[in-house]
Amino acid sequence: MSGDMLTISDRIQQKLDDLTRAERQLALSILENYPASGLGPLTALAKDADVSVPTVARMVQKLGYKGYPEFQAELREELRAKAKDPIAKHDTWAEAAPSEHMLNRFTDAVIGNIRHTLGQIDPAAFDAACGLVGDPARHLYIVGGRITHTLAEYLFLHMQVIRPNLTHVQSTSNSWPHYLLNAKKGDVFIIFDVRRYENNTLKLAEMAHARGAEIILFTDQWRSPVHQLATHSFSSRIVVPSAWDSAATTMLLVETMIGSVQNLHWDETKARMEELEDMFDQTRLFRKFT
Amino acid sequence: MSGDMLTISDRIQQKLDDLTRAERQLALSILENYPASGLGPLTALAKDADVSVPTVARMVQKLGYKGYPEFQAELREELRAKAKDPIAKHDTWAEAAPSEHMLNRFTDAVIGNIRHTLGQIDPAAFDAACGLVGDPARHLYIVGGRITHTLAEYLFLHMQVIRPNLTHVQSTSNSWPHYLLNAKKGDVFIIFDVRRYENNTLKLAEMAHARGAEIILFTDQWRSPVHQLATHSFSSRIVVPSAWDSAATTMLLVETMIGSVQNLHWDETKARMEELEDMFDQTRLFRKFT
DNA sequence: ACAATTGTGAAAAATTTATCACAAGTGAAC
DNA sequence: GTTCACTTGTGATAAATTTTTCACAATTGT
Repeated sequence: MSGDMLTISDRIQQKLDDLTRAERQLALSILENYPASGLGPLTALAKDADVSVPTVARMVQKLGYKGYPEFQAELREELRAKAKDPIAKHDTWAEAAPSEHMLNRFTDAVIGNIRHTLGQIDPAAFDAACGLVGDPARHLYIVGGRITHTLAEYLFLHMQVIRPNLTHVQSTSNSWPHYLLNAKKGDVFIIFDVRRYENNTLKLAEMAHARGAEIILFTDQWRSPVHQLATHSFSSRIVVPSAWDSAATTMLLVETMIGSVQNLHWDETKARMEELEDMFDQTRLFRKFT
Repeated sequence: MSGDMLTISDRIQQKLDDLTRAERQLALSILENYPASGLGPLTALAKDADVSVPTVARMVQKLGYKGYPEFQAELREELRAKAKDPIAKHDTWAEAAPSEHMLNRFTDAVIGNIRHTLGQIDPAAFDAACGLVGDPARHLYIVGGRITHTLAEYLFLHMQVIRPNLTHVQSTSNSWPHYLLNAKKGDVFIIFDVRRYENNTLKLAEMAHARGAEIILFTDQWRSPVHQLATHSFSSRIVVPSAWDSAATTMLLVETMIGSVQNLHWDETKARMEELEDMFDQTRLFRKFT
């Protein structure tokens, strides 16, 4: 064998720390669609990664190759070896781990959940729900339970940037009745309720419903009793090889909703985002881009 | 796309009959270890197939390409495409919606993120990290930032059931220095930090590191500066068609970790879970299973 | 303000590709 | 056995492309 067991991908990741900003950007670009981009001409790679030609030349040498052609040669060798290798099992996600490894079993389950969930979703209902959520004239209440309040808050944090006039309610807190005092007809409640379904959440939903509010429910495949009150319900499959349920699929739906709603009033959202950025800059809460 | 669906491999096999002896010999050599050999220089390919250089040049044109570089470019494109969607392509996810619908675009992106992320994860590091997290002798601190504290809390809520001796710290709060007073050598910090990377989080990590604690970092593909202090880092790809990033992949990793750690001491975990169930029953917080 | 990083534009060096003319080889037909 | 049409390799060369390197300016973080 000409080389060691390390793939170039491994080697790049190992060296990632020793690389400078532009070089890292280049490295990630190589990994992004590996190994195709590294097999083209140097200039194309540079343009692809949005770095200059010398940067590529410099990094390749930093990685220990005499020049770009040598680097490419090893990439090809690797590709050749991989194709030859009978263990080209493409059904595992973490290729370095056996398929029985938790990483692969879990990922399998989650992908399956996503497939199943998306297959059953009604796009029209989803769009309608996004329309409700994006309407700034309606006050938006986001409600989560013991575990799901984390998802609720995730949604809340993003919605806060997209639109005004919203509240995060934790149904397990005993202060939620106060919020409902202000709820009025036409307001929107996004409610998260997965097993085990919470009594408080149901009561809250009933009162919201009684006041004429629209309810959008995120639940699991067995559907929280809240769904009878809901204008739109979205059920995720949540089974994983664990004693607990998976929130990953629900998270996907939530993020999709964020993405959709943001598009409804993109101009305003953009303005709000920029304003937020400015404020962050002033508080120096975040690091400058390195 | 301008090109047809045929791979170069297909195209070669189709034309195999129209080719002359030397050309066929060349063609078979290309297919022999495909596509690696076609990606090297023309001369190498000629030598490999034991034909002359003009033969290669002639055949490439016979196949319909303007020249060898064009042939190579298509090979690379093919490789790129193949790496991109080993699983997708067949069906849209939300079948009732067009593939341009946000539901499908978003899901595509997240599935791609998962695949990419899992492909780069080191299972040994993951197992080692789970070992640290599952060790009840070490105090466990879970740290999140402005957005990521939701993930942190999700992890915290589950870990709370699995093991004692843990704390949820929000790095954006200004009370976190108090927690660090108690941190000692061997303790474990699980830190979430994705862009934009937060100064507070970095400071916290530095102090934890100075006290000899082990740091496990969940970050994005650009990697928070905290990773230099971390014992184990796990980077998720987080790009989605939205103005924000996706936490879904990180969520998957977190849940997998929960699943793995729970297995390490399943007996105790089970006992704790049952105890928790009892307490919930007494508080009548949840609905009885219907 | 300083040091390190990075891009620019350009030019030189190296490699690769494309062609050419011609000789050698092949096999089928007569 | 000879001829003929066709294929292939050789060696050389021109053209094109790619790689490498340079000095210097712009940028960035400290």
